Amino acid sequence: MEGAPKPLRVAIADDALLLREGIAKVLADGGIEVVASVSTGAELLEVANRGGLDAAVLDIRMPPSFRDEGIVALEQMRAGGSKIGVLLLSMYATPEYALRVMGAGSGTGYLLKERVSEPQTLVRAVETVASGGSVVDPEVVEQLVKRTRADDPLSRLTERERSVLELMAQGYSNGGIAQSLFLGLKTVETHVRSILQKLDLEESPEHHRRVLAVLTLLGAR
Amino acid sequence: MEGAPKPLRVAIADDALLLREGIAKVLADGGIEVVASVSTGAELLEVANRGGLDAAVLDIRMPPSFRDEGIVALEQMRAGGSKIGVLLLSMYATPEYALRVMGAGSGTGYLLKERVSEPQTLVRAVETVASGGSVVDPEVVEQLVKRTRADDPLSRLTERERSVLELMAQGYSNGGIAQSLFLGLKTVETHVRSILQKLDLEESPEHHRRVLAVLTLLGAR
DNA sequence: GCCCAGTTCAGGGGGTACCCTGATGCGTCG
DNA sequence: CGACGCATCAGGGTACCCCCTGAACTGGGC
Repeated sequence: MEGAPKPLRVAIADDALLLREGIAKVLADGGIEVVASVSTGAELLEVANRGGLDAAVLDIRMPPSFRDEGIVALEQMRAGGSKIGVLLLSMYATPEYALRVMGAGSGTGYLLKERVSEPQTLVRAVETVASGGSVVDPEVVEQLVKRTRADDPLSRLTERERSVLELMAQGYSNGGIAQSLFLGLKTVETHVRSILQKLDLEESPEHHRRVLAVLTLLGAR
Repeated sequence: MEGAPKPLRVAIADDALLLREGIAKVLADGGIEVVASVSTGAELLEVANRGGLDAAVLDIRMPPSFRDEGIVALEQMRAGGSKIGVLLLSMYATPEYALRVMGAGSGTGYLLKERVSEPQTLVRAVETVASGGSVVDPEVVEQLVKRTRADDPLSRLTERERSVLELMAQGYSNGGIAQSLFLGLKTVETHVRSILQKLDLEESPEHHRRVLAVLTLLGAR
């Protein structure tokens, strides 16, 4: 395909040694030069500040926070004016994170580790972000599309209904909700009925199902 | 350290290309010969049946089940009389899986991927299982110890009560549980009351609390 | 044999969730 | 102003959950 006169220069950041090595191997085989391999976002920032990089591949979960360290590093790089390609790797399709990554502008990508079954998947993603393009895992896109639709029933709830739902999800009984919101029991029942009508639509064999449904609904957000 | 007259011959099984490559690299650097690298448990069994292996390193989550495929492969190998070392890799400290792995006898190991921050961690683990030893991630051990203590209230439940609890956690109503287990409603109620007494002890203002408690209890497992 | 734990049920009572109809006041929009 | 949505409650009803007492049968251990 290419004679590759100028191989891309890429840095890797991942706290898991096994993945660092794996990424390095796949990129190297794909004609990409791995110039650095570190285990934290802070170290990556140092490397990036020295310049000479075309792109960076980094895990989202890294020390010390083990939450969104990778995205934080991305945002700091962008804040510092760096425009190199940044490919975020994650274990799961987390729409919130994907949106944050996309919000950082072009030249960024969000890819699921498990999605990388072919070397070219990763190599091409790196090449894409390095040239200013965007990469989003198809599964994440699907989740996002589903999300905007699934958000519909929730946005159909009124202000009051949402506050009631919130307390429901926290395990409050109708009576407890009534006390918390200074309402009559019957009023809460009315709201609950309205909420269930708007969210459930069908089937409601057991009571527990309701709680479960609400919990999974809120838990998935 | 070693002149390594006879390098260990190892096979790798992991559906994630990046990890396969990473494991291979680390093992190779550690003086271990990687003779096969496959992506499913079934493929690993084929390789193992051909013989000549000292050990196998495999992910627990693999196609097609994406659940305990790695452990299934281990159990099938043991059932077939194979005694080679088997090192299971997992993302999380799941005591259930760890116990299943340990139950397969010596020469097995359960290691967290993220725990591998040093190459020697993985290399030594492979050498240990290849020589018939056992490896268990320290974090998993900690979980197990905590479990046996936390298991107290759960282990105090009788067989029947546990089966009822399981259905409770799945959202079944008392009536549904009665139908599922071919019991009378009153019998189920008796079991439920017994379960709640043993687990709750105190406080039970609202019904939802119960479900939540059970869910978090089982969800934390 | 007796006792105990486990499993299986019954009767009765209190409480909560859920559903339906209906009513009142309060803003908004055409 | 009238229609509409929203929030606020009431009354009446069904179903289910939970608790208590009590009882019958079983199997194992002393």
